[in-house]
Amino acid sequence: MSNEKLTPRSENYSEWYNQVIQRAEMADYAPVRGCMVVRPYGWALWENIQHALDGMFKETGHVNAAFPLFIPMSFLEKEKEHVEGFSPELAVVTIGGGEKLEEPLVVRPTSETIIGYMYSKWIKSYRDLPLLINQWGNVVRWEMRTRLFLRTLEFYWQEGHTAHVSEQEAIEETLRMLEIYTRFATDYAAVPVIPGRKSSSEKFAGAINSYSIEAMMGDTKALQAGTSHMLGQNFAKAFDIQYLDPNNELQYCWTTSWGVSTRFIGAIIMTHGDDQGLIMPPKLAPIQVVIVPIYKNDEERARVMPVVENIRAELASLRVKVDDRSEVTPGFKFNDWEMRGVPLRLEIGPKDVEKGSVMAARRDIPGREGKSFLPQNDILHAVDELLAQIHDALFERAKTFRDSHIQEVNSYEDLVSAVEKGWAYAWWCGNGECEARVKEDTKATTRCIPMDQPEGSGECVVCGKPAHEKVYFARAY
RNA sequence: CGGGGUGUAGCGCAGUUGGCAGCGCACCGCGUUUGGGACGCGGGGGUCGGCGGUUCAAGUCCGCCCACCCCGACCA
Repeated sequence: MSNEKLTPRSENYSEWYNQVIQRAEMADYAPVRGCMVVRPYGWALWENIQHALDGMFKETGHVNAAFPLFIPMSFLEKEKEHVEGFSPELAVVTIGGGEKLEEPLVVRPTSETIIGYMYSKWIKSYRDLPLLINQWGNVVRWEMRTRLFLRTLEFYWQEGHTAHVSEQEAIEETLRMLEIYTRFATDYAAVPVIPGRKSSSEKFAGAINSYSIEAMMGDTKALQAGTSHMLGQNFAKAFDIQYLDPNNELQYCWTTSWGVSTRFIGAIIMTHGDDQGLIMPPKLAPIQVVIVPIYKNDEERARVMPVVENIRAELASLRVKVDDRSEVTPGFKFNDWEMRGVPLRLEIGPKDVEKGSVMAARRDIPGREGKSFLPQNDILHAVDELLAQIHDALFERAKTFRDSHIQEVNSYEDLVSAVEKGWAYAWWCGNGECEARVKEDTKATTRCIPMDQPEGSGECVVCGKPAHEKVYFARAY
């Protein structure tokens, strides 16, 4: 519960972010540096995210399984880029049961290696392919600087790992999952994202190509909200994932991996939140509708509560909370649920009992403008309608904000100033040195080379050489 | 690992020249309140980050250590 006003976003965005998470009881700091406790309200949001994504994975033929937390150190070392990328951030177990281990065990930072090892045992024939497995779990990466949800030592995610007969199939899978992530962000979280390909310096350690969905946060910084990797035959060769093709010839598989983590919660917070607190996208909100009964005394309470219960029953298909606390005032409850981002609030008092109405207040439109009377008859239909409108309005608002903070630039000077205020969209030759120079000068990195590319070609915004792709540059979380 | 900062009740903080450890919020009880953050009265809650030193006496002075935060380096 909270009693004071939040730090406004414009004053100190990081402070606002930390406060809103703690006051809305999404998460708390754990006793170990960089670790967090996901509190029930935060976990409820994660469960809704899981449910939505999991449904889409199942629809596309994926199944869930669980692989071990511990990975033999030697596994990581089998793929050169992979070990180079991850070794600085590994947590390693060297003692078990009081005895020094013969081989150190890595706490998984991601599971390509151990899953690759298992796949090599399971895959014998082209008839075993494609193999489409997902796992929901936690991973550990020993990060230097951490932030709740965005970067913690331990985080929760899903990681899909697939094996295919051909490069073409693997590419299709990689892009299919990128598309699913895009749809999830748009249709469920109301977070507009740009799907695209990562530059080679930004790609996953061990991948041929990485793709991501990139979202703009309320301070205009970019956040990678999901990734999908085409791993080529790198892991297949490192772990001998081979099959016999119809001609009885031994072939290496083509593999992919893709993931979305609890970081996405950070994306939701920073995309929709305002100075009053969180704003939950209706489809993922742990509580979609909060009902606040209004009464002055027992007599009024006796008249109001049956109507409240009736409305609750009508809305049984939704996630509804009745806030019947007697120790706090309605005004306090309004602020309290606004902090937690409940998309729709219904107030039901003596006047509503008489008139057969309820007062509805939209979280996305503060104050009187967001309030309207709904008839008690057919309340479910009216509430569904409002929730759908809130979803659309949140998406549109975020998209308008994002688009108004992206600047198309043709000169290096414009690029430098653009990334101070938002994102820059520019031609890039693809050379890592140009990328590095931008990072050196501005801290902005290439976020992605969007799938949607304009016609024609241009000159690299950094070096002026011919460029055939446009890229987003931005400062990122 | 470098630079800076902070450690006193759950949270935010005050604590003078060394002299009984406090305030606000939160929490518990009772009563009055309740359509935009109510109020009164009464309560509970402390290894002052840790260890050592100086002193009749240390939250306060000295030394060492630890933790956390910010900036940097680093970063699927």
